[in-house]
Amino acid sequence: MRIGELSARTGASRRSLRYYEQQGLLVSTRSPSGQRCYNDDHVQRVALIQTFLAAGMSTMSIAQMVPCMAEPTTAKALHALAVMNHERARLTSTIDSLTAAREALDHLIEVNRSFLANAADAA
Amino acid sequence: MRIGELSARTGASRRSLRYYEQQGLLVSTRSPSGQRCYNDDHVQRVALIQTFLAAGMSTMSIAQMVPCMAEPTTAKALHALAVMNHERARLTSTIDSLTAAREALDHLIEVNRSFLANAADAA
DNA sequence: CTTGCCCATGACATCGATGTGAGCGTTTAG
DNA sequence: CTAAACGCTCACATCGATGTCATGGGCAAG
Repeated sequence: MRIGELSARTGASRRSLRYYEQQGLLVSTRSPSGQRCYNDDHVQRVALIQTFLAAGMSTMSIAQMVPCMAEPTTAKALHALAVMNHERARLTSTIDSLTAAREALDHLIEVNRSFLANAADAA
Repeated sequence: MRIGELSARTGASRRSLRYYEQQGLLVSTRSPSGQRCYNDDHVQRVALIQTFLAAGMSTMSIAQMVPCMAEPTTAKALHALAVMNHERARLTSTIDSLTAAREALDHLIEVNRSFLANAADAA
């Protein structure tokens, strides 16, 4: 399939797909005229990229982690594993931050509800 | 206290504190010469702002939620409550995304470990 | 062949929180 | 009084993923 179809299937814009390739997250074969050709595996790969990007990872981290394009080497795998563990820790820490924020928010919501209840009583 | 001390106590840069004020997240009284004056309450408020910013909320959302500066009005409180519920849903959804990413990452880590184990066996 | 749609590359714009630096007043310690 | 340290405002820079536009080539149906 060409870029338009991959875009339609994944929801990633053509612009983004080209950017992923430029950043080394995605490899494509090219038709004789230079157009990018993809297969079903690429759909999966893009889905994974989207998952990671949505989690706030940088394209650089993703490029280091996902041995998508090249043959896996022991050295590469070791490096990838290091990055993965680092990113995993970051994810966990971010989840904790979000959870803390949500609790703070719940507290504010409570306070706000009380205020409104009191205002209603007074009226 | 002046801005330097608040900065030291909260870890937010002076630049950030002025920005928070400009965005309506923080109010300060001014000395006759125009310098910002803060008290202990401001330390708490900045901590809350930091919690929310770290969770990816925009200053605009925070400004709408936190009735920091002005007297609470019923209308304002209703609006704030709407924003809060919206932000809470966003937080929950983001937490879900992060959790999904972490699971995908765990899977990749597993695959990577297996590869390395096999490579070690082969050697 | 031509029209219409898809694709390629490259350049510039965007958003939001923060860094940084200039130029100038204020406060405080010696 | 003076110098150091701090504060004020304004303006410009930054980062990263993406949008958008310009210019030009590729391909299929009429």
